[in-house]
Amino acid sequence: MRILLVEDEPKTLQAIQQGLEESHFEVDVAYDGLIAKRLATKNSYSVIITDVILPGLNGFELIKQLRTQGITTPVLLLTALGEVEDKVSGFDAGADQYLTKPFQFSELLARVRALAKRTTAVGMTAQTLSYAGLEMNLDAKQVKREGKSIELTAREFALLEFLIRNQGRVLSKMEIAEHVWDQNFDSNTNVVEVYINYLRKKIDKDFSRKLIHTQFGMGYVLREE
Amino acid sequence: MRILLVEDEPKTLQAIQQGLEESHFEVDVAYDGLIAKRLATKNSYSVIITDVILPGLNGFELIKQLRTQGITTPVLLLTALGEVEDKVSGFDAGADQYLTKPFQFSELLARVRALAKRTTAVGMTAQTLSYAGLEMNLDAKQVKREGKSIELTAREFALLEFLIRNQGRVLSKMEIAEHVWDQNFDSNTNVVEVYINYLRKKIDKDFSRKLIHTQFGMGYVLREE
DNA sequence: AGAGACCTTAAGCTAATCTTAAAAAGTACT
DNA sequence: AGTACTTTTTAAGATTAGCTTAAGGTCTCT
Repeated sequence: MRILLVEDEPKTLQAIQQGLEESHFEVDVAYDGLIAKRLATKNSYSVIITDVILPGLNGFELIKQLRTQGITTPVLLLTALGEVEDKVSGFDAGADQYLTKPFQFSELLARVRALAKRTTAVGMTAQTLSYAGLEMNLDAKQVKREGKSIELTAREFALLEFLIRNQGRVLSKMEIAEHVWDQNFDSNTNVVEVYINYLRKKIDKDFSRKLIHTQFGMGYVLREE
Repeated sequence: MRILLVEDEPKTLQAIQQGLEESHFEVDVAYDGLIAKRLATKNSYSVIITDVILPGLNGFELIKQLRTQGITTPVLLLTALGEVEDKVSGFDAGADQYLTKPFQFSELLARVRALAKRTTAVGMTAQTLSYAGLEMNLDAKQVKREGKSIELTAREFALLEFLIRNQGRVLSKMEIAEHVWDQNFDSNTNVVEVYINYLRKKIDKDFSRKLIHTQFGMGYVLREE
């Protein structure tokens, strides 16, 4: 049972992490919203626990961005006293549970267990994405098109995953670079183009019905036409 | 999601702008009330964030004048400590939310999101614009008229988006040039005319009911007649 | 009718994208 | 640690889309 814990206050972070590990959870930690987002996008967690106030990207933003990427991992949001009015926007963003600081650790544990249960009950059905005959198994990191299996490198896989999660949406090179590569991105590079090219060779070349399309001056889309 | 940020203190302005842009908002800035008013009149924003103390036209005045022009864009007013008694007159003027400096950026972001949601809830679905049988999907970057799909280049798309967002308003060539092209714009060119022409060919040519109209000596409008 | 505003076209130019190859970085195995 | 291999990144040339300009024609207003 793997948990992502996001908190910028070192003492709090340490305390919660230790408590969870003692209860036999595997815990990954992040002290900043952007790192959290990268982790949550790459790995699959049973539960994400996050503070609201964070550097980089706050808790609300984090949840929202994950949700738009199709990541449905249950989120437990930690709020400080006095941030209560923001609950509404938090639920809007897609949070599942709230816990107001300060709290008893046992209370946190109870909620985490409840949320984790939901995951195994509903979600654990082999993490896979698919679109137009294209299938991605996120656990096995395997890709198939029309049943024919395709070997991708890690980067290629990440890029395709981003495309498939945003099927039909035109993604600018900047957006792609920020998601598949890093945040602070040097714009004087053509990695994205090169990798789009790699993916095309592996995914579209042998099929008449192309899925990856260039929208000149705008970006790239995954779609049938 | 476009935001107008009005603040005369350069450092504060810069900080907020950057934060918002990192959260994927498009941000226009103004350092003075009169410029703000012009921008808010010309463009359609999801939210306006404005300081109270401003050169030219203060925050209250700004809101009031916009409201009398029928502009209902939600406004988040930034007040310094000690200006609290002014809240009353602020709400009177038509402000929607207050934030007292200093504040956590995340708090600002939460309120902006809440206000922005109101906009999209009432009007357009944010990723879709439509007018008189014309539909623009801003995510897929696709355009249809009466169900028939139309291919536009990036520039054409931006121009049409500007027109549709200002449906019924006559837009001068200067206004169009500044928004769809660049700020510091060479006025000795006819790009706008050329692109209006391109759009007409793609959008109006095959339909008897024209949408793009020339207002001689004034500019162009998108409207049915 | 004349002047200025606007429309239309096409050619040259700019900039975005594709493609390839090679350098650099990372991994695995001995 | 060294070697062989894979993957990622960088760089450069070729290609193509689309932007801009300019020039001549048409329309609108007085």
